[in-house]
Amino acid sequence: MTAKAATASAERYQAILEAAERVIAESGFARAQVSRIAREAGVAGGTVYLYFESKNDLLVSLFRERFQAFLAELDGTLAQAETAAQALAGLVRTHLAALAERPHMAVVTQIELRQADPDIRRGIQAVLSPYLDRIADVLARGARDGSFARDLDVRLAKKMVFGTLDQCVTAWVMSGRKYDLAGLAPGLTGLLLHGLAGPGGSRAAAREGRGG
Amino acid sequence: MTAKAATASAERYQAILEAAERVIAESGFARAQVSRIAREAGVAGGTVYLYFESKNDLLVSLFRERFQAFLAELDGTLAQAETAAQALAGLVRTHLAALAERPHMAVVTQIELRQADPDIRRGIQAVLSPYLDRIADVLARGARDGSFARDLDVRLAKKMVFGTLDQCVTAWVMSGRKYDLAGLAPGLTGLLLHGLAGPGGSRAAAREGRGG
Amino acid sequence: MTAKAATASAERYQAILEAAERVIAESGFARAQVSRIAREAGVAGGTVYLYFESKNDLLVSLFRERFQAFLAELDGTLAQAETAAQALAGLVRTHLAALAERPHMAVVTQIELRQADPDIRRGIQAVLSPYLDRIADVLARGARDGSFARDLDVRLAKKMVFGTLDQCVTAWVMSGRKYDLAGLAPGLTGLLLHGLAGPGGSRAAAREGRGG
Amino acid sequence: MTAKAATASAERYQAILEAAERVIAESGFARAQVSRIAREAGVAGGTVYLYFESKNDLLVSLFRERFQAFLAELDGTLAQAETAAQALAGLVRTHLAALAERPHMAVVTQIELRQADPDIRRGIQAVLSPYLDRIADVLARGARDGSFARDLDVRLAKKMVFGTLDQCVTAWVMSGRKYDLAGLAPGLTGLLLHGLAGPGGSRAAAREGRGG
DNA sequence: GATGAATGAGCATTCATTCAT
DNA sequence: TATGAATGAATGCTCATTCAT
Repeated sequence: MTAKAATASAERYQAILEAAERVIAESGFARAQVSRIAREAGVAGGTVYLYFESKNDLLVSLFRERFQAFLAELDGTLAQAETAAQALAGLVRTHLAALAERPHMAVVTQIELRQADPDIRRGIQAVLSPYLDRIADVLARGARDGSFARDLDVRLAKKMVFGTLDQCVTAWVMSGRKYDLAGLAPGLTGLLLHGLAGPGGSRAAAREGRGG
Repeated sequence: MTAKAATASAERYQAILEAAERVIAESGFARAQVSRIAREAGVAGGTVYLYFESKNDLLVSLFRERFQAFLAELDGTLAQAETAAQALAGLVRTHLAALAERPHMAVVTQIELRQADPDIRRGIQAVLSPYLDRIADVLARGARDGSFARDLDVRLAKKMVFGTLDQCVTAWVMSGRKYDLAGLAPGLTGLLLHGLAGPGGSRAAAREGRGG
Repeated sequence: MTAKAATASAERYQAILEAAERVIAESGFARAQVSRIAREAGVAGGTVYLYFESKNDLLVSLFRERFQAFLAELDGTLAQAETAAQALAGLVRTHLAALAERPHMAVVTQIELRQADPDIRRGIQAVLSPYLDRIADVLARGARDGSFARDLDVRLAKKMVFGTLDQCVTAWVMSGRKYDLAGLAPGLTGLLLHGLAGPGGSRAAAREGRGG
Repeated sequence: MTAKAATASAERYQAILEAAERVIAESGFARAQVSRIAREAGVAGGTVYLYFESKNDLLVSLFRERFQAFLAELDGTLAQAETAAQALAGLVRTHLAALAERPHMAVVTQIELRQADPDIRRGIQAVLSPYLDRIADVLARGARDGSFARDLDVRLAKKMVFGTLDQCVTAWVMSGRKYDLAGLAPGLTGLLLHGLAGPGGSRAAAREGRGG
């Protein structure tokens, strides 16, 4: 009985989350009515508030739940990587593939989650933080093992990696998802590794790079 | 008289924009009341609608106006650059400096402008587009003149450059602007040019870069 | 133009107040919808909030406005009284007559105003206070001029006078206003003046009165 | 087993009433949540509805229960009174003392019970009715035995007695219970007996009293 | 009897926008 | 042009009550 109840409860929780994902991706967070999310989840309006504190909490929870799956997947990928460069390649691949496979979440992540609401931003930040740490770990590891520059500024590089990936996904969503996002991974990995100057570097680039 | 009137009109326009910049940075776009913006600009509520179509238009116009100044500054910088690498360095420097000098606009740009409202996003996109074109121009030029890799994927690289800069500014705003944003420019330029592997590249990196 | 606008504004104010009086007496304060009050006043919902801060403020303002008229009437009556006893008689008469003539307000006053909401209670108290002061003035005057006992406990007597009047009105409202409230005035005045023992007093009463 | 069960049931009933008294006095009736009353009583939310029909019924039942004890006490007092005047003194004393000793109930009685809800008002009225009858009995007896005026208008006098007591308690509660309520009894009894004019009466008062 | 998860009705308030003056 | 009073749409959340277990 306890087990059954727990299961039913967990199922309701997931049902509400799934309904929220659908409705928010469709109408945007602001226009998404809690009552409609409830209806699509097959529960009464008030029931949503037995599982989530508020509409904001619903959005943050949705992100958290989905993100945990992504993080687990990412950790699997990273564990298999022998070098930091491989780890980076895997990270790029996983990031792009994850959102390419979940268009609804891509919309939510790239558009809806960028709310000005401090409440939401704080929630997002907390969820995102471990991911940024993973990136930093890969970079630090690469700086140590010689995959990357030994004097790599990890904090700066972390912003480049995440910013680049994020911008790629945003552009893809904004374009109406008209091309293959996951297909960008190899090119992107190379670009992040060698920069604009490319694998060989270039005299002009090197000169500028020293001075700034 | 016509001239005088035109001047008065232009002044009102600017006054409203300035009030909007202040109020939005303070309270956020959603909570910024048109009536308060009007009051701070010294005009009646209805008057705002003689100069702007809507509250959304006010936000987009603010962005456009401020952005035009930035674009003009950028063009000056780019004109002086002899090489694409120098142009890139100038671009990075100008981008970071512009927002570092205008904290209000930085908040508006990185936080408030990320509204889910399609109306706004379209406006932003239109204003931002020339900037992305400038970046692409620099990159294409660098690919031609040998500053950058000859086979550079300009569309991808454009996202890296913009995404990285954007992420740097966002992180800075979110941190409460506790460090020197403009000071990141040299390091960032180098990073964009040579990537994680650094000026010399590395065998491991090169290997991975080829495969991805 | 200013005059006209001021008039229109004052008329709207009164119209909303009158609609509120009607609707609240009919459905009770809690069930009275602001939207319905607005509709019955012939204005849009939001307009109510141009004239009143909140629904609570609407209730308190209604009481204040109506009460001011009553207070003015009362002051006229008191001015004509030669003795404190006459003043008391006038006060009783005016109190009962005022509510007998305004059944809607009687309902509002005796029932709806007794909200537990501290916000409202405070507002009521502030409005009622001058009336209680008037009663105290009459009593103090009577204690001086010999109309009443020279050692009258004014604070206690004030509660008796107001409490008695209030209870009479409440009972009348609760009874469905089936009898002539104003007609109770003479008997009530005598009762307040001479107490249960009546004009002559009585030995038993006197004995008890001394001991308590 | 039946006895035991009955006892357990009665205990639960009392526990819920006590929790209700506490919670309502603390937060007011409107804000008092049934779920919290249940929790404080150590039962599940639904259980409250096995003992009471509704939240309103809970309030009325609370009043009834507490009032019965008061009524029993009052009857004891009245039984000992030899004259109606003594009975009146006892009644005043008991009324004030009862509420002075039970601050929680005083708040509930003077503030929370004054709900506009007709449901509640009817319940209150029913419970209060026997008390008003007791007052009327005392007055009628006094009119017969010469303690009070022979031509006393009992219905009117009843309102004076109850209204005065009620107003005294309300003022005391509203003042934050800063003075000794029970101590008012002797003065109040005298006032009710002899009225504003005091034990001796006065010519001016007498004159006015006749005319009204 | 007891539980407590689920239900779903109900509504004040804000504020962008309009338009008569 | 400028005003600013008036408009009215739009919705998250609470909590008394129910009922399957």
